[in-house]
Amino acid sequence: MRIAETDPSTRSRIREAALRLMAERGLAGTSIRDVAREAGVSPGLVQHHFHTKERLKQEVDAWVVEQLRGEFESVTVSGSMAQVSDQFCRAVVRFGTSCPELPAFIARTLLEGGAMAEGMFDGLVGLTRASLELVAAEGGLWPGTDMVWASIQLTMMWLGPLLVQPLIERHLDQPLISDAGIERWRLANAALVRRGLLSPERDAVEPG
Amino acid sequence: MRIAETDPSTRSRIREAALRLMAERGLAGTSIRDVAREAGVSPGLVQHHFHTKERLKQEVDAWVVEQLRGEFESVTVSGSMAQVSDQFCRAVVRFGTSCPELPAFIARTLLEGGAMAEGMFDGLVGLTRASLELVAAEGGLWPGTDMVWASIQLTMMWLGPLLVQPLIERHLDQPLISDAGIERWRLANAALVRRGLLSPERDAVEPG
DNA sequence: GAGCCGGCAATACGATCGTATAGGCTGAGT
DNA sequence: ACTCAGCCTATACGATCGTATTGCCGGCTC
Repeated sequence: MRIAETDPSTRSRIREAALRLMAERGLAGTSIRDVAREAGVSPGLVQHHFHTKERLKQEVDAWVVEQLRGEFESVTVSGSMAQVSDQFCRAVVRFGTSCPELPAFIARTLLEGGAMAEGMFDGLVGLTRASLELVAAEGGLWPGTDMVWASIQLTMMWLGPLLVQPLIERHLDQPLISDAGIERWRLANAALVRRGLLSPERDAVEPG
Repeated sequence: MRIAETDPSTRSRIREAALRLMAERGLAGTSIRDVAREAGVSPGLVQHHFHTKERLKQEVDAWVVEQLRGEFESVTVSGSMAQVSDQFCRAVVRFGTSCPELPAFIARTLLEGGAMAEGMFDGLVGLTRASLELVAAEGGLWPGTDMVWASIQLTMMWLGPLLVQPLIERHLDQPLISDAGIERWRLANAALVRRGLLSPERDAVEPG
């Protein structure tokens, strides 16, 4: 599912260049001439393949959604939460390594709002929600858990750091999207989900 | 610390209009003429007060940082984590209600990167880190806790939903930035920090 | 009351934007 | 061998961009 070399056509090169620049500078900050220069072609060719800037943006969006769907459709909501979390983990690392610009692009998409953002976000929340429902059915959740917020929390645990990846990596001694980086991330998330941050003694000492 | 009426000068109106549009469309998507129209003045006046678009952006940035500093300098890192969380809560609600466009603007700032983004993010992480250190000194944290990731998690618990506020509100039956919305948010965060999502029985049944 | 200064609008200019159009090159089909 | 479709470049046009310049107007000082 690598993006390079699988389709070396000029059209794909243009789309990839557009994705790269749009992730970095946003749609308004990316001109067709910029895309052409980045792809090493003439500006006219860009509009030969994608007639307007809007259509180019739509094709980039569609490609990103396809990547997202491809990586996360393998995440089956079954088994323990640890297993689901592990699948999520692998999906995230596949997703992030397939194209380094994807997290930034998605961050912009989510920020921009619109149907695509809602589809992405609701899809992720729905996935974690379904996973939580399974655990809840076996009595694995605390009674009285706010399922809506719990789903959001679980989603943001994975999505949040991805959105501000460069800022977070300044606090880590390794890339976030790497085997070691993801593992450390996963361990922290697992610890938080399993037992929170405060140790039980704290509860007794400080009920406030 | 309201933004309107405290300084009704034309210059401030222009700055507020710029903040609004830049939060919504980004810097590249906001022209000086747009700002002027939004503020109800002539484009020439915008560059009379702020000589260039870059300077205008800088002043908007500075104002936002000032608001951030003003709201969060009252958060003293002392007392229980619940108290700190409560202070955070109040700061967030003050911050979000003082100017509804601020979260989106900050989201763009963090996404864009740069010194301002790093200053903001590191400041927040540092604040939560200090709070965690205090709790840790009293033995309130689980042994072996990854302090770096715990700080990030705690920060993202409050920052994350703010960044994707419109997407999250679609799953809630109330505005996120409201007394009831914030309280529900705070309860979910408190529960997660205190005990995680999984109940202890789950631990025994499923150690994976 | 003359002079002046700062808030404000209007206009102009060069650059760059998105888009339209026309032309050149190449390879496959007949 | 000729044609023709498709990839690609080049050029052009109108709109809009950021910015510079000019001038109007009201309130201030001396």
